[in-house]
Amino acid sequence: MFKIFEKYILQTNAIPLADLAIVRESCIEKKVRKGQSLLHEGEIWALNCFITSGCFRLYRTDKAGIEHTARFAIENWWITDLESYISQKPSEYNIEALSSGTIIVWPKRVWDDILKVSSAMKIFNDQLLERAYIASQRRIFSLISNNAAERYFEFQKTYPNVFNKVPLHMVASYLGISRETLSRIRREYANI
Amino acid sequence: MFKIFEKYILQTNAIPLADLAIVRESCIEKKVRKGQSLLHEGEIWALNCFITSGCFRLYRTDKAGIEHTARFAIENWWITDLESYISQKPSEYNIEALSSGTIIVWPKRVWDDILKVSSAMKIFNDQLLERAYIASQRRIFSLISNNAAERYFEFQKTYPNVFNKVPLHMVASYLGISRETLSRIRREYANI
DNA sequence: CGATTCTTTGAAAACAGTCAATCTGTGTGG
DNA sequence: CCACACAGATTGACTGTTTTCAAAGAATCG
Repeated sequence: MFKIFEKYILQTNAIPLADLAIVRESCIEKKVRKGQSLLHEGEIWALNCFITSGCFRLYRTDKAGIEHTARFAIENWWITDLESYISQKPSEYNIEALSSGTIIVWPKRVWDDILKVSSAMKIFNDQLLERAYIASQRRIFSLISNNAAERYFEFQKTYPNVFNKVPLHMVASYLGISRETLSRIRREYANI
Repeated sequence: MFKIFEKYILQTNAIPLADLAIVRESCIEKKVRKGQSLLHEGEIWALNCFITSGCFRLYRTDKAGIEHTARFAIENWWITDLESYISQKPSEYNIEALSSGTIIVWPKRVWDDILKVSSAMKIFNDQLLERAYIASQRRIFSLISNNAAERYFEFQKTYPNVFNKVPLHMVASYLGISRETLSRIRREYANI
């Protein structure tokens, strides 16, 4: 499983072999079953979690008890609640496995040490946050400027690999619309 | 003006005096008039820009020519298009001054050098990005889970100092609703 | 004061949500 | 292998919300 991570990170970043060895030695490989919860709201999230296979989602429950999907994550991506991770305060989010899969995790303390020791890993980590921030800016723009149908097709186009792995009612909750509305959008454009 | 920045940064970060001297010596203080544009879409953004007074907004124009406000910024905050800054590609955003004001800027190259030389400034810069990311996550949750009225009152409560400095039609464009809808929300709740 | 920008209003149309019911596919236990 | 349960997806009817367009009132500024 670490091979997948190695391939992933070496694609974009030159990590010295010595650094990579540290990263490998301190990682923990895990299997998860479909439906399994990695994080439950109220818990403190203290992991760096890289997905080598499977599909996950980060979601939050509002006052009315309705679930809202913050984001999805599949292989070669990370799943985290950065707010709880950084502040080390109880999370408002949940992370659940939408399918069985495999993950690699590093406890926060271990990861912090890695970033101190390896400047290459620190650079990689910084870039990760930058990209995540830019992606969230794009999503905000989409949410304030596009209607439901436009957001749906944009999501489908931007994340095709995610799209065909997650149930539609979760896509709806990600887009900020009801599952019925999404269903009607699909019907309306079905024969185009 | 640099005094304002100094006070701001020393409130939360312990920056060695020597580092602070470098930051001061390399900064450029500027005055801006109301309506002045700092960034026009198509240009490459290569500045770090700290606001010592005044009010600014970052906005983007959609295909239909409608402006959508990405965010506002007032004194003691930064205004930037991080995407263009990082990628050094033409920006899709505009930055304009909503009032006259004063800013401190550092060219990207200069700022990069500061971060290389000063670990304290690097830590500060990292924290800035983390906070910006967390804020955008909160905004996304608000956009997908709250209706227009809830978003309006949340904005008013979260950013009171911004709220009373910007015109309502820009608030509407920040919330992703039409100015007429915002006007009606205000009327509906006016006497509560 | 006049021009401009900002805000509000009304009426109609478009859009999205809710509720209840039905349909579809998947998988499990008898 | 079938029947059944279950989760997911769709549909219809209705309600509620938001946009659009056109117009008119405020407020602000030179």
